[in-house]
Amino acid sequence: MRAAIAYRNLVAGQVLFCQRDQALAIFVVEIGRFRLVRYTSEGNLVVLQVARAGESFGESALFSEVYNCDAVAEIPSRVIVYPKQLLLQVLRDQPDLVEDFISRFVRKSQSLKTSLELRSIRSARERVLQYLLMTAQPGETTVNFDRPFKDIASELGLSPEVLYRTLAQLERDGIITRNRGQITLCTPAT
Amino acid sequence: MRAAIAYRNLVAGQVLFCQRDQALAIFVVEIGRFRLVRYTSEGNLVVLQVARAGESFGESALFSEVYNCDAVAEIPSRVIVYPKQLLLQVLRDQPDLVEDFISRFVRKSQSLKTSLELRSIRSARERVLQYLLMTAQPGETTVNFDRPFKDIASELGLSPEVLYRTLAQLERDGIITRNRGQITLCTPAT
DNA sequence: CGCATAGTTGACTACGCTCAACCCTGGTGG
DNA sequence: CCACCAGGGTTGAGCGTAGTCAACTATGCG
Repeated sequence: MRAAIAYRNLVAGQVLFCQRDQALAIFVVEIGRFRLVRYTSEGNLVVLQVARAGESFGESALFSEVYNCDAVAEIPSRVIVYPKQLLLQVLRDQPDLVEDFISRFVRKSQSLKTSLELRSIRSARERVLQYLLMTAQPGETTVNFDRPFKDIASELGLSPEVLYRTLAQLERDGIITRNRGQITLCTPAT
Repeated sequence: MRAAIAYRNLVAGQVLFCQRDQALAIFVVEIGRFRLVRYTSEGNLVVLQVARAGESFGESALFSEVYNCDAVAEIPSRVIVYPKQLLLQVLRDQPDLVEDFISRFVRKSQSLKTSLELRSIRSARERVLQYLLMTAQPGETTVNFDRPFKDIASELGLSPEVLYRTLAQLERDGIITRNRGQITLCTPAT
């Protein structure tokens, strides 16, 4: 993966590519954070992936002429650009990289499956709890949010108001405690 | 992919593997149909994938010790079994197969993303319409269901009752017509 | 010192879920 | 050939809860 290194810098909110743009490259986040989203026919937005440093996105480009979602930098970011032809070439030439590449896919599929599982929990309370349990490091009981609740809400498929309310209720019930976007679970994991 | 062909036959409803089973192989559907599901903490079931003839599943096994969902045959089925070590070996030895293998992943990710997009449409009516538009072949306006509405409903994340009602309403409104599990859209695609 | 944006809460509405009853079909056995 | 049964399909009534709108506060940031 160390061939033809091209970079791109983006400011917060800047769009790297849009759905239906011609798909020429896939990307790896060097610094910053990207959100990959789609818009439903009703204008609702769906968060498909949040890519942090070291993670890749846009692989759908490999076998498609166009991207199938929007990629937007949530904060000032820099990506490494891998033109897709080149990437396919590298994979052919260096089979030892294939496994690593595939494992990226598997992990990303896992993450999509997890999102799907989360979304199928109706109850906001349970959904939020499950999300907290999942995002907390194993053994840890504290989750640190580096981005606004608003964004968390849309990732969870909840309206921000419902997320606030639910968090407030969980705190009232003594299930969690909050200070400055940091949430700690008070009950041992079920 | 033509090495060490082992088969397994299953009757309708039979379970091929369960979540947390040791992951030894990945599978390709030869004949029949499989449903890959998880159960949420509340006991709700989430359909992660429906694998038909020619499609593969269980790839999460490649880099994990255990499966992360249940695989169950919906109808009498036969799968080809690819032990995962062997598959990794083959990919190392025959780089020309890599591209095909990766493209499978990409397609499956697409499908997961599509499910996620569907789920984030609140309105049952719009969700069902979108589903019909998506599953209809391009240029076609007829969708043929080879399995009970009950299953479609769970794939859509709706209760069966709501699906029935919605379909009835769409028919009353002249948007679709139905006969024997075959649905045709009356409006030109938006 | 504003202005924009995130966070927070209240009240109301809408809609999907649940439960329950019922119909219809295909299959099975006497 | 009919009686029965099981499962999917279909519809009604009522409830719970997440969404929405609205108002307000808190927090940066120029």
